[in-house]
Parts: sequence; C-alpha cells; structure tokens
Amino acid sequence: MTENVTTTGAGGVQSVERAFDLLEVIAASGGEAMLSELATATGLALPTIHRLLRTLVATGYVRQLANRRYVLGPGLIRLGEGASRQLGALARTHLATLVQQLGETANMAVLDGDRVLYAAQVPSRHSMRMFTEVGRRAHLHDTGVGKAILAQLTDAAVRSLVTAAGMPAATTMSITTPDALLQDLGLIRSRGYAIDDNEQEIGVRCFAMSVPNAPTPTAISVSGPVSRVDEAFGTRAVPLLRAAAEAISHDLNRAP
Amino acid sequence: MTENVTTTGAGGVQSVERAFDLLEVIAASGGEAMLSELATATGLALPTIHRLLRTLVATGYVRQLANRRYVLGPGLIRLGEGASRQLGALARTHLATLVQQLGETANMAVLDGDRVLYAAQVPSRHSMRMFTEVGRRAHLHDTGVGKAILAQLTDAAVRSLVTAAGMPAATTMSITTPDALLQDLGLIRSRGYAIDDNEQEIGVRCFAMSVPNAPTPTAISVSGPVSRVDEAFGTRAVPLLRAAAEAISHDLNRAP
DNA sequence: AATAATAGTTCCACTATACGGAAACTTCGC
DNA sequence: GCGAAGTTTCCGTATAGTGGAACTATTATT
Repeated sequence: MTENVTTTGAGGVQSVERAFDLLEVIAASGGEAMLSELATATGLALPTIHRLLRTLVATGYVRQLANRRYVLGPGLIRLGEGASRQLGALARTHLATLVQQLGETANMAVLDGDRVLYAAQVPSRHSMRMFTEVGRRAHLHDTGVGKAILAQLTDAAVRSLVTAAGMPAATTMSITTPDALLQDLGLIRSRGYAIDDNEQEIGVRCFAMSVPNAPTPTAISVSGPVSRVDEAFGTRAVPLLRAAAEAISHDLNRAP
Repeated sequence: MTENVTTTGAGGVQSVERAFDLLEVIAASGGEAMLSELATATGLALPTIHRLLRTLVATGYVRQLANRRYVLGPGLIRLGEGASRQLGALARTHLATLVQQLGETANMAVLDGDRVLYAAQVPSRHSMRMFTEVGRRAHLHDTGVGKAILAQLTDAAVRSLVTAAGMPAATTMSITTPDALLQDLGLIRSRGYAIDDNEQEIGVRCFAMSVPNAPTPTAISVSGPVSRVDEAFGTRAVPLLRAAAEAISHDLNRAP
C-alpha cells in the first residue's frame, strides 16, 4: 500500500473548503467583510472569491449589503441550530447518567464568541429548578462551564475574551477582575475542575469540567443548591464528571 | 457542444451548492443521515457524496458516527451564532426605536424548525422585565411572533408544524387546537398583525407583525403587562410596528 | 465638479479539478 | 459463516472551476 502523501487536501473538495474558509473569515471579522479583505485573508484570487460568494449569496448563507460588504446569512442559523441540537443529543445520555448518579442538574455548554452557549441540559428531579435553558448564553467569568472552558485557553486569550464581554458582578461572590480570574483558572488547571461557588446566583453551587479534544471548546457541569452541593458532593461528583467528559469526548471523536 | 440541461443557476459553484444541499438534507432528516439516504434525497452518485462529506468531516462541519451515519458538526454552531448575531444587530436599531416610541420591550424572532428563535431583543426601561432572551426558542402557537410567522404560511404547512411541535397550553388562554389556530391566523392575515393575549404567560400581552420578504420567516413584536399594553396601546403600536417591519425588510434586502 | 484611485465584476481560454462507473472492501442481517 | 446491502477506493474522462486581463462601479482626492 502506498502511503498517502497528499498534503492539505487529502481528497477534499477544493471549492467546498474554500467556501467554508470564507465563511469563517467573515465570522472572524465580526460578521462583516469586504471582498478585498477576504482576498488578503485567504490568499485567493478575487474572481474566485467572488464566484464562491455569489453561490453562497444565491443559496442564502451569505447576504450582501448595499456597501458590497458580505455578512453571514440567515440560512446558517438553521444549520447551526440543527448542529447544536445534535451535539445536545449526543451529550444527553451522558448527562442523564450524571443526573441519575448525583441527583442534580447536568449541563453542557460550548464557547460561543465571548460567552458560553448552553447546548444541553438534563434537569434533576428536585422541584428546585435551574433557570438555565438550552440555547441560553451566559458569561464566561461567573459560570462553572465558562471557567472550565477558559482554563483551557491561554492567559492572553482569556484576557481578550473577558475584556470583550466585560465582567459584571452577578453576585457579591462573582470574580470581577481579570487577575483574580486568572488566579482561579490556575487553580482549575491544577486540580482539573472548576467550581462556581455562588458566583452566578446566590445559593447555587456548581462543579464543572472541560470536555477534552472537542472540536469547539466545551464543558459539562452539575449544579444545585449549596445545601446539597457541598464538599462531600464534590468528592463524589468529580470522578463521575471526569468519566462523563471522557465519554462525551470519546463519542465526539469516534473514528470510522 | 452538448446542450446545457443543468439548470443549476447562473455561475454557481456546483460543489458548494451540493455540499450545502447535503447539509440541508441532513438537517431535515432530524440531524442524522446515512450515505445512501443522502444519495436518494439528492440524486447524486455515491462517490460524489462521499467525497463532499469527507471534506465536510475534515473541516468539522459534519461528524461521522461509528454507525457510519453523518450528523451536523459543531463547526456549524459557530457560524450559525455569528449569523444570528448579525441578523440581530441589523434589527436592533429598529427595535430600539420601537422601544423609545412605545416604552415596551421589542423582539425579533425567526422560524427555526417548528419553533421560533428569538434573534434580537431591546428591553424596555420598565422594571417589570420579560423572561424572553436572545437565543431562546418558544412555541409557534402561543406567541405573537410565532402566530405572525405562521400567518404567512399555508394552512397545510401550519398544520404540519404545529403537529410536529405539539400545542401545549401555556396558560388557560392558549390556543390548543389546529382549527382554532387557523381561525386566529385568518384574523391575523386580514388585519395584518397578531395579538398574543395572555396566551404565553398570564398578564402579558403582545402585538406582533411579520417582516416581509425576509430570507427566513421573521417577525417582530412589542410586549408588556396587560395593564399597559391595552387596546389604545395597540392603536398606537400597529403603525409603528409596520414601519419597523418595513424598515427591517428594507435593510435586509438592501442597505446596512 | 472632475479626476484619480480603489474595489468589485464579467469574460474567456486553459487545465486542474471534481465526477461517477466499476471494483474492492466493510458491516449487517440471517 | 454466508450473502446482501452499504461504504470506500481507484482511475480515466470531461466537465466544472480557476485566475489573468479587461471592464465597470464606487469611493477618495484636488
């Protein structure tokens, strides 16, 4: 058998790769980009970009403004929601196991710009329900999942994200400065999990852990009232969280 | 010269169109599809589909399960969120004008499968806040924006959507049967706007109107407590809603 | 207001690129 | 374990996409 020496493409369809590159560049440019910007960013010839964008505009995945600027189109919303639902479905079984084992609500969230987006949740049986809902966004600095995700990034990236999003104090326990946050992230990195201790909402505590090797930075958590979610709970929860995170990671990366 | 039988549209990049067709088919199949299903749905040859999907898998927009089944990948979440944010940014100025004119919270939502997805919101100054948040999904049959969107569709499409989603009664005022819903939609079509009168939440009333010529079915609304949002409010609100909907429509199809 | 400069779009010949028939391979049902 | 259905690789072919050059629209400059 000959070894596959093909470099980047490896049998990939060139125009499709390029079309998605363009979408990613537009998304990275704050959702709006000019043709020439795209040319310098991708290194492609202008007519090539123009033709690809024309196709995307015709299919509704890109809109063109009167400025001639290009922005991400509404067609992507549908696909994104579908993908989000899909990711949630994958995680749900594992989250349900956590709920069964621990009796508290389990969540999964992904990094979405400078926020976390809740992609899946399995509520506990307890009548004290969480307000978090799938599709909702929250701050990175005051949530367990947010801090677990940030702990995977470099300090520079963390500073950039939290300055973009701001660090409002949801409660008196919230971390409100980048330096204090980075210190907590160091602790999170060393012990392998994050704690949100009344930081997002008084009376709620949360243990969170990142999902390794996820295509998009992802984390899971279990949360509940401080009366039930205490130190002893954490001792039980952390190994189970780790197992769930690894199971989700495994499912995400299942190879053919 | 062979006759050009393909009506793919002028100047579109074939492989890109096909790649997105595949994504749409996967999304329509509940987010999970087999290669052969995609072949019958699109009419493409198996190796062609396989090559396109391989590209999408390599770039993270599609995942392949151990089943060999293909599902929408997490890469689409980022793009979808970007597109959603973009749409929201466009609408926000117009919604802010509505809030300034009427003093109540203004929303914009798009059709997302069998639900509405809130894409933008400008809250009112009143301390009585709405629970709706950007990114949240709601039912079609019991929200003003949902009914405004449904009123644009055919009766058959409406029945299909509400049977897919179900019609749970959020309040005692909620519409719970397709026939009653279609009757209300007839009223909405004739007068040009929708009213949610305590249907989603007791004490909340809402005036909503569809955004014409939107690439994805879209509607805007103003909502608030019944004490303030009464008949007199509606008289003032409807022309302003219409102006805002037309302004958004104009922006969507032309300028920034 | 006129002109220059820059950005965007159309055209077209070339060939690299993606296509799909056929065959090898893998998984699933029995 | 065998047959069938589904999936992936291979490879010759021609179609479909590419990008240089020319042209048009838009914005900046004088």
